[in-house]
Amino acid sequence: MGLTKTEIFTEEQNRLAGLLKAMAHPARIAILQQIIAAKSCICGDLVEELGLAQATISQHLKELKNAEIIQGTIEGVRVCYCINPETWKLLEKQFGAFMGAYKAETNCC
Amino acid sequence: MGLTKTEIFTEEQNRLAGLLKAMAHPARIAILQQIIAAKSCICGDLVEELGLAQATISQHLKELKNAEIIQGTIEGVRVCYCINPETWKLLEKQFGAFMGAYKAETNCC
DNA sequence: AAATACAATCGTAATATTGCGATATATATG
DNA sequence: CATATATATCGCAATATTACGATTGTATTT
Repeated sequence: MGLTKTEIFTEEQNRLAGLLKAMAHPARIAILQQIIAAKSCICGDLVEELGLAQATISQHLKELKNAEIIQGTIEGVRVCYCINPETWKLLEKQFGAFMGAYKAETNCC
Repeated sequence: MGLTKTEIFTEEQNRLAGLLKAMAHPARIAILQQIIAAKSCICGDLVEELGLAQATISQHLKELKNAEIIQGTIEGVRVCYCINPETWKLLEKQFGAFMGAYKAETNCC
């Protein structure tokens, strides 16, 4: 095996899991923090900031882009990566609802 | 390779990534939802609810336990799994801070 | 003590992820 | 057009994840 059985879960469960998975790597957390912190946000800068090879950064950016967490627009030679506000909002909502469903009082053990 | 370079990231980035990773699977999302929804929360029930083998569920539970997202207490023959309130609180805080750092107005592209 | 019930672990196969060097591609600039 | 700069993609090796049957462990019943 080694293949997630997506068909037995709901669309929402799969989508939320996918978004979390895209963020579930320290390099991608760091990349997102850099993008948020910087006004301009370029791949090259990230390579200098983080201690990873250019190919590796590019791959992480691709994954974030596939999950639609970020979006990139070509700006001359460079590419400007930014947060995708739609997805960000969706994630905040979905994850918030998920986390909020638990009330500490409910604990039985 | 194939080994995440945890040493080049901060403790917080690694911890948050680890917690998200533990949740970044539809089966584990579903398991957590079940645990939250149910008053009692037992592995056997999960096997019936989700369409996965007992060994698979047990493995997912182990991962959630390793990440300290859930905790299990032995209750006779069964094991009662519950949310770990400490970790849940930590995750809400850390992820909240991370997500909140982004303001939609900051977008440049 | 034997049988039963529930959950954990082992072993294994299939697939995915991580990281990087090398190479390709695309856009400026001289 | 040649060259420099920035990013993407390819190909590969190492490791991790997902899933499950089979087995083992552990507590409760009979």
